[in-house]
Amino acid sequence: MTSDLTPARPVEVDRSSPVPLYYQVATRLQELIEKGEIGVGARIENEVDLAERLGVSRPTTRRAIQYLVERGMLVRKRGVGTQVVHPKVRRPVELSSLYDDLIAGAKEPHTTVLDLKVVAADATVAAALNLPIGTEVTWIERLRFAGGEPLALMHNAIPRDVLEVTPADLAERGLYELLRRAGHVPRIATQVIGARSATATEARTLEEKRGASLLTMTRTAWDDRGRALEYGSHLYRASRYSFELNLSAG
Amino acid sequence: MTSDLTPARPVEVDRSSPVPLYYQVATRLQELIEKGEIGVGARIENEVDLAERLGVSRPTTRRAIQYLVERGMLVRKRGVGTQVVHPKVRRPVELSSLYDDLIAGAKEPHTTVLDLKVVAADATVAAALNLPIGTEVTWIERLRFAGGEPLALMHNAIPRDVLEVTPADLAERGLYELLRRAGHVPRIATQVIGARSATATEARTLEEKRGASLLTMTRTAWDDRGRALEYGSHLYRASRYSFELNLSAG
DNA sequence: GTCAATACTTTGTCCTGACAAAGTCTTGAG
DNA sequence: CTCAAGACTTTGTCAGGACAAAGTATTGAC
Repeated sequence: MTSDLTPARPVEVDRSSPVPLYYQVATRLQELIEKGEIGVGARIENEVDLAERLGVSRPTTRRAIQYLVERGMLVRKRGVGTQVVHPKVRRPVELSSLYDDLIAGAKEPHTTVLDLKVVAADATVAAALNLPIGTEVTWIERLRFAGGEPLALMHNAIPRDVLEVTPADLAERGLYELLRRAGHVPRIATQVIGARSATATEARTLEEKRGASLLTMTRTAWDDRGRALEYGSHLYRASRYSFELNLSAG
Repeated sequence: MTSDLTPARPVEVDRSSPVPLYYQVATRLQELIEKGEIGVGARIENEVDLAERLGVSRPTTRRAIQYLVERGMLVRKRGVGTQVVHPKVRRPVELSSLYDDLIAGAKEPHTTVLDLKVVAADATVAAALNLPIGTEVTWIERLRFAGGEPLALMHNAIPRDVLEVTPADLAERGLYELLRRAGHVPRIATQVIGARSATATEARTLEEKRGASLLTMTRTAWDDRGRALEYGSHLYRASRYSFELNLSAG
């Protein structure tokens, strides 16, 4: 019961590759785990043996294992060993763009731009973007459809010096893709999810009954240096939409 | 312009302490940053110099810096250096227990147990907890107050072999604390947030008008080995509550 | 003055070696 | 048989050195 791992062909590393060794090892291990060649709960070889067998140093092996531990695939216990974690427990989507995509992906989504203009930031927008009130921002109003039905009414504000948006761009690409192409990489976002009843106008736009429950989501996205890139205030039909999150405890 | 960091007193390490050196260094750096002694955007000393000045090896220094990079306080760029990130961009709450606490903390929260019984899992609960239908689970119904007003109506299901809950325990400690004390450490949770209108009964319990918008949140928490620890189905008054999230892009 | 080649700085990767700490298993006393 | 002491296994921490790769700044040719 010393080791449960004896792969058919030995894991090998390619020293001439520009891919870091630790990453090669990690990828290899990940494949073995995902293919089920190392059963869930099984212990993998200890660091020292594994390093020797692969012909790399222990720190390199360690780093590879660490990488998978951080991704939630492995668990280490001192004096015990390293075990494969149950797939259910695997790792959180960290969020990237919009949750819509999860659902909408299967429902032929599309988006129409209702409005696009340059306006002076009001108090709410200015506070969210950390700008002086009255700063010019691009204001976008979009209606997102999925499966032929309206799904969400989306409002965005973007500082003009961050990005100049044209309707044509928006029709083609998502807002986040446009940001990235302009060299603005969103690093973190703060998001607030709430709910309220639809007004008559909102209900009409979203094809809901007046007073229907809507999910509200406001978000501000920031780049590396703490610069606000985008503020969004969105309304989702609660009857058609929900947010799904995976959270990991430190 | 080689270094912008010249702390008043040199950072020191205590080699007799059981606290790992890298962690001591990381903590020290974090303090300096949080106190603002290293301005936002400023570069910190390079690894080699820092290591020498502290009398530790470069790998140790590196690990300390890496730790802060992972927590979002620092950004590294090869050939450039390591910079302090804007505080706005700081760290994602990883989730631990309930978001309530953020808001409720200031509003003298308390919780009353409405019901606590052992029942057979129905299809929904069984599916969520990955158990056979009919398995006995503890079913808990609680009403959470903040500022003297009802805030949330909470339902939880817990497999009996995970935890035996008594009303007295629940009155004293949170559900998550009880789980932890029983040796069950929640590792990740999958959560779905939605909205709907209150039924007459729900409205009465939560002191809302009938048809008022409610936030719904269902969650299943899992431990290391993929074992489901808890299923929760909660209703929040949208007029009093919202979920705040910080998300980080990979 | 402009632009490309070069030197320099700083982080990234990798190695060998050593000891410490936390579990687990074995052994032996009672 | 029970239980504690000790041996063993495995991960955790740390050192010191070497070279590679990616930016930045400088220098020099034109």
